[in-house]
Amino acid sequence: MKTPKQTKKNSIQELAKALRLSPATISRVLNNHPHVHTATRNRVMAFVEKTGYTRNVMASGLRTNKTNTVGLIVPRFSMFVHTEVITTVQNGLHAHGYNLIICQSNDSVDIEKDLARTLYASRVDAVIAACTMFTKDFSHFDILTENNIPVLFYDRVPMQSYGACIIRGDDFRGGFLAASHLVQLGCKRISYISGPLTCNIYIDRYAGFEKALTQHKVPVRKDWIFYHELTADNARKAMHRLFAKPPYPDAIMAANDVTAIAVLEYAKETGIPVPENLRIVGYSNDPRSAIITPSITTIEQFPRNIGNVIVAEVLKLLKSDGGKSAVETEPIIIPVELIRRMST
Amino acid sequence: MKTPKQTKKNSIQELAKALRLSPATISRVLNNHPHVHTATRNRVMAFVEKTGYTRNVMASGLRTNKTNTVGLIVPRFSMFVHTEVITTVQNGLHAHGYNLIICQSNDSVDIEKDLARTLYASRVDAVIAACTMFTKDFSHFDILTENNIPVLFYDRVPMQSYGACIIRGDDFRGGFLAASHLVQLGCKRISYISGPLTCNIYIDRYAGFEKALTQHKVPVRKDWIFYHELTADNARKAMHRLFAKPPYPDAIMAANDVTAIAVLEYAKETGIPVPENLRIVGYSNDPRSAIITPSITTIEQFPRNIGNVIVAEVLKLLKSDGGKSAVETEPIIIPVELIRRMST
DNA sequence: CTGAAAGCGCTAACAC
DNA sequence: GTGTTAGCGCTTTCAG
Repeated sequence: MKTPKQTKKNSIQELAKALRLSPATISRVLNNHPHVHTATRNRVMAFVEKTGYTRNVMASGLRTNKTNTVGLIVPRFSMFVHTEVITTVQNGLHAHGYNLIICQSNDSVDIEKDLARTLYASRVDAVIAACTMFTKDFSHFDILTENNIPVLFYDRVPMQSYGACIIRGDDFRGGFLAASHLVQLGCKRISYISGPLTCNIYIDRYAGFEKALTQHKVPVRKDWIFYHELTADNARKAMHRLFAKPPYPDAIMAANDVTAIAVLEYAKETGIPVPENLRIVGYSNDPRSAIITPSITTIEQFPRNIGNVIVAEVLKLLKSDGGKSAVETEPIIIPVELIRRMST
Repeated sequence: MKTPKQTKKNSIQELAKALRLSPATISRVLNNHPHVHTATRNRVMAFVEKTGYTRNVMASGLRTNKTNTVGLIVPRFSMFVHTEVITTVQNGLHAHGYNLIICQSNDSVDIEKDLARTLYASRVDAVIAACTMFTKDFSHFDILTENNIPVLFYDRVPMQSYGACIIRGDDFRGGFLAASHLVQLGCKRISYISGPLTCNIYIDRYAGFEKALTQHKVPVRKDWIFYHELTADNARKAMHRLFAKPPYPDAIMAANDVTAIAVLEYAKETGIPVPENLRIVGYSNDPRSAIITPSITTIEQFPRNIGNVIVAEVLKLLKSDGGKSAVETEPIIIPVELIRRMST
């Protein structure tokens, strides 16, 4: 590349010197301040273009106390819903000139604490967080809110209200829809594989499940309800116990699709006909649930919607500069939908 | 939370004043400089702990010219390989105290250009990039290398050598393995659905495919080779053309699993028995390829390995502070493996 | 071992 | 319209 010599230092001072202007003027041009002569503006712009000068955002951030950067904490990138949300949020924020620092807690509360601190150290302008499955105490986010950095929770969120914007799926309704569907199909012996009840989403989905069953006078058997991390492994163990001896369940509701898929595979391996003898419903509409045979009935959470709402809200908070008062106190609930497939 | 008053300004000066020390000393403690009295060090640490002081990395970054932040550009988060790589890289770098700014180009060269510039503006310490399918000219990364920010490419990388570390899968071998497998199964009429040949990975996979066929004297029919973005839609169109009139292919090799899945679904819908009349092989070992019925033979790229190598290399570059000379000139090639499944 | 002082690159009053 | 000046919060010589 024939870059001819190139001014060593890439600073506003250099531009100023070269153009025989003051740094202030350059800065004004760069920030589209009004009171600048069009001629000078053009001259500066041309030179900026030519030299490829790029503003040092650390310096300007230090001065203005803004970084144009947003932090995002998720349990894991690879969870379908989060992948989608991140995708949407990153595109949305980029379009508005914001960078995104994405972090994953790996569902570890300690890492989450660390991340909240690190993001504060970076003085991000806002933080978006989907918490750990186990986060009950949210005080590690205080350092952000106390320093006027707005925090926005989604998916796995604080249950008691917290001075932060909250966006979540309608998990109660999701659980209710899924369970009602099974009941309406005539299932009487419904097992539910839930995540740990430390987490709002599992609490709500369970509540929906219970409501549907009791409402239709279908018994809720405690020993058919499991609470554990929703891994394929745990799912298989649960299945093993359920099918150790009769009576067997006639339906399994799973609090996520990974579990539902593992359940289905177990059923296929052990020769339990699905949906004839066992109906299965999952949660999240992971693409795999559509592709497996038989395809799995599930709850669509519309992660792109969640992402778009997050973007809208975070921009609102960012605009309102300081943002304390602008916080939506009411959680924003994103509707869900049942997608019926072959497994029921 | 009972935060009692809390010093308004969270700065080293405040600590200094409160502790009747100079900012310099505080800074030394924070940076583990040797020549500090243990007593003072402890006093400072205790106070830091108590007040929850957190260093402003913009200020220190401005001073030291380091941000402890690495930028990452991928085409899309949601592509399986990238999701895995990002996961590994983020965890790996976090463990070493680095933040990661993750960006997606959406396979747009313009966005990619923009991102390179933005990352430079953030003065990240290094950039990791998997390029757009269409990136032929890589000069938009020059701004980074010229300013001594090491750039490390992976997956989709510059073809002519570029002053940057390169890490990629063994795409030639992947293509070769997949095609050889089909040949060995006796397939004679093999169609190949490739991505555009602007991109190293597709060039190499194609070369592997061609080598395997010619080596075994299986004809390479130009009209059975497709070059287009590897979407499900395009795959279906290709299938439609292939099966418009005989002779029909007896195998389809796809340059990614999304395509292979779409091909399989098309076959299922139109009643072409797989693998009896049509064998299918994909690329990437997307989880869906394992779950669909029949499961799809594919090439495992070991994205976690790729991620780990990236982390190792990037840390090496970061250590060597300036990093120009430490650049691996030879590309690092990550081996691939054929995973045989039911579709062949 | 600790302090004083300069400055990283930028912006925002305040002058003119 | 433009320049001067004073920091943002931190690190780093250089003195002591």
